[in-house]
Amino acid sequence: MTKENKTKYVILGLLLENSLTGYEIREIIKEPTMYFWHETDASIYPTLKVLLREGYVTSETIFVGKRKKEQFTITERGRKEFERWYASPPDIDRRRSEFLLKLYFSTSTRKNELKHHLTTRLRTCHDLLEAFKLDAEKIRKEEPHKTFWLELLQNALAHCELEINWLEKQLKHL
Amino acid sequence: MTKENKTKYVILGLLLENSLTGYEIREIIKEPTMYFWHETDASIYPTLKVLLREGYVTSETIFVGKRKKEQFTITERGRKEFERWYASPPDIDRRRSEFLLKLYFSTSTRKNELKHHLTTRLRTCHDLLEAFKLDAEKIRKEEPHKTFWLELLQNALAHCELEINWLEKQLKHL
DNA sequence: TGCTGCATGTAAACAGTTACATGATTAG
DNA sequence: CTAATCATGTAACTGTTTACATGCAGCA
Repeated sequence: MTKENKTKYVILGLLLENSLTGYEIREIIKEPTMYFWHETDASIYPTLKVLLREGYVTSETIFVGKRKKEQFTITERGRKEFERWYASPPDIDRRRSEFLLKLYFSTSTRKNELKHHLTTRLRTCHDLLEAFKLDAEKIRKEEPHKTFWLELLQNALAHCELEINWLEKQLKHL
Repeated sequence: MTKENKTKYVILGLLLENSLTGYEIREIIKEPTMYFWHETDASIYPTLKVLLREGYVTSETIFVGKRKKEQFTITERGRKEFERWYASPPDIDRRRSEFLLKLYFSTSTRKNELKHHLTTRLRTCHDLLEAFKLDAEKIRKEEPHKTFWLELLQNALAHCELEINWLEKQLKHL
């Protein structure tokens, strides 16, 4: 299996429906709906350049008011490449949760720290849950045809709730 | 935030209780209990060399029968470094699920491929569930004092079941 | 004799992160 | 006027992966 820059496919996928700027792509990836895909800001622009060079996208400079933007549009070649990727079997998730790793190494001698990690996590989980709910509302209003996105969010929400319950249970035991 | 080689801490953590060889560490990381931490084989040995150089571990050559092994033992310095890491706030999970990314880009025009991805995932989830169950049994028998590991596995199991239900629901809708 | 599992590694290539850099526009 | 947000990037570094490499032990 050769290495593939996966960032390419997120971008191509997002461009399927609309032409976008690098900044807009960054913002979309940051939204809660995209909870399963993390990307650092710095990777977007260079990847767009690569896609341009490979003929998967074209770009044009547009003006919105006085603001200058570089807008990218997917080409036929880009669409083909996206479909090729989509049909191929997805890579296994290479998960690395430092949080769970710490839990794995928890013992009675590290009880205080464990408690701290659990409560911190609980808080972030609650925040995440709220973010998911808000995002779901937004989709229901603005893009109600995206039913599958709602299913994905519903799934994320359920996992989140499960984790909250588990965390609360563990905290009670301490 | 400076980058930290996290592999170091998995190894140190595993060495807290027993002296181990590189091979043994590799095998432990592959077990289902460690589902939240992925590591490529090739990273173990070089990291052990680094830990040795930094004085976090010592090594000795042992013989089991005629077989030669290099066994690593954590030092006091190594234990301190582990505790420092343990107490520090865990990094946020940088998740990248190519599977969910494909789901995100699913539309009616890609229904067949979607179905294929869902059924494949369903199968791996079932396999995973079985692996978790077997592993839990093993821990109950061999290391019954590791109650927290069982809690972790219980959690993983619940998430797994949740995903299976979700996948089945989505498949029904197609 | 040949296969499987044990056991330990290296080198090159690539992906991803951090930190740095710049400047324009808009809302308060 | 000034802070926040929009907008686009680059360079250096480090982490991670792939592919390659070797050889012994035990068993059928």
